[in-house]
Amino acid sequence: MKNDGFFTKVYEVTLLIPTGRVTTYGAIASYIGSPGAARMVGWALNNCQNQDEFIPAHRVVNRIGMLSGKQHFQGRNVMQQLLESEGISIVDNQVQNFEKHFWNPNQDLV
DNA sequence: CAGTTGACACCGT
DNA sequence: AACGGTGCCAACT
Repeated sequence: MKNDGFFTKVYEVTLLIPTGRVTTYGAIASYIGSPGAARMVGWALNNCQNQDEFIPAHRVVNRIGMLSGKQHFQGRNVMQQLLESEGISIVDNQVQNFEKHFWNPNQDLV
């Protein structure tokens, strides 16, 4: 798995996100050991579509809980549909009760 | 090898 | 408080 390195880490964490929960790019970046590389996370998720495995990238949003990456999904509101399907309310491309649904990867370590 | 990119985050105005 | 510009790190071309 070191072949992909950073990318794989992002995928791993993204896959670890519990259903009905969401996280931020910065949280993932910090978890993998590169705080500030939030932009990298976005790029990894962008390539995630190239991965054979499905990555729940819809559970990853920016720090304000906005579906910034929604545009990159195949469909228009696919990202929102998936989140709503998991019990998360989305309004204006923003996650309602974001803090409530927020899941910190570091918290899983404890 | 060097430059540019990228689904962000933070600081300054 | 809201908006804009800059900074980060790693991968891609």
